[in-house]
Amino acid sequence: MGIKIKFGQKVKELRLEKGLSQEAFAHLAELDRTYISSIEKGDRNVSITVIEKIATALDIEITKLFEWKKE
Amino acid sequence: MGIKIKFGQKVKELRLEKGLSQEAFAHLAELDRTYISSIEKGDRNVSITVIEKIATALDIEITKLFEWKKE
DNA sequence: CTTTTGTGTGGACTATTGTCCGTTGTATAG
DNA sequence: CTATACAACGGACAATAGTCCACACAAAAG
Repeated sequence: MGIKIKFGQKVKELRLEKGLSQEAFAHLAELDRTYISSIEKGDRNVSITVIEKIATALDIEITKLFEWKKE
Repeated sequence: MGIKIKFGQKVKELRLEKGLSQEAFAHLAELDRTYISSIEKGDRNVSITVIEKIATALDIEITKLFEWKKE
């Protein structure tokens, strides 16, 4: 499975664990709500600064966003 | 320190551990030689697909690229 | 029924990524 | 001296990241 999809799923999973809506999360991360939506769907090639914003908003280490089972 | 600089330093560190030149590494990662140079200098906002290429070329987990001391 | 909350989607737009060309500088080696 | 290997750097460029708008749809709530 592609990395963009795996990353999107991870973001969604962690966002839901925090009980946040896409909108509330987008506000925390200082990103657009529709952008969050497309990231979670897996059709965004997110950059390192956005990754950092997401990790900060979720109050987690960046590495957590890349911990998933091998292919 | 900014995340782009920390990421660049990490890439350089891991590349040198493998004994690779920027050029040899660029070829392995299927990226441009000059692009690798600017990544290592820390003035590039690398995307997730490039991060994956780098990790694959270095034969490491993506998480390794984000393991550094907290600010 | 209407309103609200959460999410998906499309279009238009600017800023930036990532590619590819060539040149410069430095160090080592013959 | 010349040659070779490595890395910094610049310019030009197409592709795409990321922003912002509006609208569609479903579920739940009054």
